[in-house]
Amino acid sequence: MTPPAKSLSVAFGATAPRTLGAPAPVISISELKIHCATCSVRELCLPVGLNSEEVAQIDVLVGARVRLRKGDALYRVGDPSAALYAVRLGSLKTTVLAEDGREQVAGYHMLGDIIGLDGIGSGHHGCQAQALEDTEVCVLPFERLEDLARDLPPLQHNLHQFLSREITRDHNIMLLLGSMRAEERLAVFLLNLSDRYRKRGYSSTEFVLRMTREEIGSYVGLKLETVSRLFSRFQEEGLIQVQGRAVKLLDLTALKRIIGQRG
Amino acid sequence: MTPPAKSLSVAFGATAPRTLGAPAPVISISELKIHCATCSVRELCLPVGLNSEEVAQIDVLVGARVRLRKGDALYRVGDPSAALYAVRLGSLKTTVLAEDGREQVAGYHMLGDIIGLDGIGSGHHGCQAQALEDTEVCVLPFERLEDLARDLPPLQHNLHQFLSREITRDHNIMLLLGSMRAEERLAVFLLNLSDRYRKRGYSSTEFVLRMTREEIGSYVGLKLETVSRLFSRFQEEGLIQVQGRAVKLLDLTALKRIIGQRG
DNA sequence: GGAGGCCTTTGATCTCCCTCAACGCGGCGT
DNA sequence: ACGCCGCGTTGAGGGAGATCAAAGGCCTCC
Repeated sequence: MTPPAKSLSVAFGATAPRTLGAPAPVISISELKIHCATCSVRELCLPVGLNSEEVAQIDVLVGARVRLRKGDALYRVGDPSAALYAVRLGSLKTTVLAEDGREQVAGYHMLGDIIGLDGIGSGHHGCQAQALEDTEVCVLPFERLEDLARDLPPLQHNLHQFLSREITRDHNIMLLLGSMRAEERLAVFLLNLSDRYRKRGYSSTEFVLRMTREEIGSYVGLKLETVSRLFSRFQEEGLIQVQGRAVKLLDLTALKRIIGQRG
Repeated sequence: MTPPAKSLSVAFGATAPRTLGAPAPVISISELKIHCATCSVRELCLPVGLNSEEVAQIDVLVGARVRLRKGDALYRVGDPSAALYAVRLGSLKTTVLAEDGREQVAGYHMLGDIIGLDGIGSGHHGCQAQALEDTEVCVLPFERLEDLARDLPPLQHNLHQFLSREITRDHNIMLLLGSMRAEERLAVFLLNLSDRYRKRGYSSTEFVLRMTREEIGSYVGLKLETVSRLFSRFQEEGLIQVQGRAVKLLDLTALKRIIGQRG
């Protein structure tokens, strides 16, 4: 079991310890003059495809930005949910909790990703979001987002796309968890990361993992030892090169070939 | 592997064989004078909480209703996606396909459920929906639904709720697939069905499964033999009574106790 | 009503991954 | 600088569930 997450602390703000169920503190850091129009990930994020006038309206809506340090929780299970969050910098994991405390990583989120989509339905978060490194997110108050979406059809459509894509993504993880062998799971995991880094303009073959072996294992339904062993084996076979969290994918074709092999 | 699904056939209409990728035929059966206002599941479905005037507007939007016979596919992977579907009668399964043909059941859907939510993002379906028995669904053309949602905030909110709840549901399945033992999985499956039947006014302790052991197994990440063995064991232990697909839950408390037990 | 096919059950064996264990590394705080 | 703790690696052994196999039941379709 992982130790309880450190309390959320906000840039320039005092660090206040958080208890489970307390709403996430939201501190405006408008001094930084961050705007969607100049944001490096606007083409991946909610404003994708919108014209500058429309983007400006989203900008007004983004009331605050929150900074998290490694380990900080953006929200926890049961927290009231009133906003979506766009990842501006860094990365997070979302985890679902079983009644007995078991933790399942439900997703890893990086630049431009929108998180908090699961909280809209019930009004409170069904999972926990925690920073894997120093991270910054934009807060999108959901009610105001709904209001704006009624005026801006392209925004409405983007919102639906993000929700829908999250469902598709989850279905693919279910396929992975339900019917893939260990080596397939890890290959899918690596290729998925590779693809997402590529889309963001980073190297698709060389990156640093932001999560532990245990967290990877939780995500793909394996134990940490199995993940470690597989990394070693992939390396022996010349598929990848691993040194701790630094990973280099040496043979993408071979990795892709692993997926869908039965025996 | 399961044989290819039989072709979709529509009430009163000629049966046309369908090939993969062909759009789902949609035939208006307005002769039946079915309306949301008088629909038995309107309190579970998209119109939940709306006033009669608003419901009437949704009614206009529902252009067609489709009947499916057991085994018929409502849509398949890759089909263009232009609508959501509300289950009016019967039940369906949705399945995700791996590249090598492996099939993973992603969900079972009954009265009042909305399906097709995964297709909005990409414009084509990422999974296949197939009737488990004679089934009828309402077709909700998505563009018109988006238009109407802009005029009716409550509808907009309901739509978001359905999308969000699907995400929460998927997260819970990921938790199940990623970290639960076989007996836990089956207990969760049975209790989940029980709950959904109860919400729909049916018995929560006595029902007939609409799917095979293999389909159950696919959903919860087990082989059909394991599912069968567990049913037998649950019966021996007095938790349930099974006879083929007829199931009676005898001890809900004990079933719930199984969940979250480590050893 | 009979035949065939699909579904289900149950047994025997196997295997992949988990569990337990030990050790080494590296970063962080004192 | 040292010690500590979290993280990662590797080995040995075990077990939960998969796989292989066979037989019986039930439903559907001639």
